Amino acid sequence: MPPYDVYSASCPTRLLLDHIADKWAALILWRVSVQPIRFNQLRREIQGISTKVLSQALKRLERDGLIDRKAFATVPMTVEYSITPLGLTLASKISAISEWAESNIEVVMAAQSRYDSAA
Amino acid sequence: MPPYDVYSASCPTRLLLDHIADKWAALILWRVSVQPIRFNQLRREIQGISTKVLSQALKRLERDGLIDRKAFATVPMTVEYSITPLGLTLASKISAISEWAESNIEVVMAAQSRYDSAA
DNA sequence: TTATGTGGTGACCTCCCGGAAACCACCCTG
DNA sequence: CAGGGTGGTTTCCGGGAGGTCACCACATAA
Repeated sequence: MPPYDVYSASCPTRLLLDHIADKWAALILWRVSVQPIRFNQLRREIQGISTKVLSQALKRLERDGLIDRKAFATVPMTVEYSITPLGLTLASKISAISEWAESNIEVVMAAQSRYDSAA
Repeated sequence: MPPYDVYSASCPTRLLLDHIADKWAALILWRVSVQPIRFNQLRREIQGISTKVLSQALKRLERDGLIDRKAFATVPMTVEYSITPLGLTLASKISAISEWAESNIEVVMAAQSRYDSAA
């Protein structure tokens, strides 16, 4: 087996890290891992994301095998996104980052104030 | 206590998530959490990062209270970066993402091939 | 006397991310 | 029939992120 190393610029893991160590990917994976969800519902829940960016992010996550996309020929057509078994193994880890942010934001903001006033 | 929510665009946690759910932040925090390290050594280990981007990222992580910067008046001057107790609680979670990438890259690449050939 | 190492900063330029809006297809409602 | 709403994709264009290069001050090495 080849020695995969995210610290090497040319290693494919670096590109993958760029996909998953990402604000939008974190929010999407977390939400989708809870329950399958449709495009515009997801868009409404992830406040501030544009349709284009959401569409691109979903496509990338689908390509990486982390989420499933099912299109139904209803009118208007509906598309449902769900987590894959592979995606689920990542979702638990990536959602821990968001949860950490929510738990520690006050400590971080205090640190920022200290840093800014020191300057 | 206010209800912090990363899914709200205006919540400060969203900004924090943008700082930490980041390729470079992940690589830096992981490496710095192992052992204190100097600027140029870090730059050499994280292949492909430029001095400018590394400098910016380090400053942001320091401002957020995740890493410590200690400058020594040696000649030439040396600067050492180390992990803070707060940063350590995040480093374990964020390094799990990089490790996941290294462990699952082959499955992901297989998924990508399948996706691309389907098109 | 050059070259190297150290930790950056600033200027310049380029490229790509992402926001806004158009667009498509179709149903419902007035 | 005309207009509005919904779900999802795609085009267009400006701004900001990020790469490259130069530079600083100084000591040691070649």
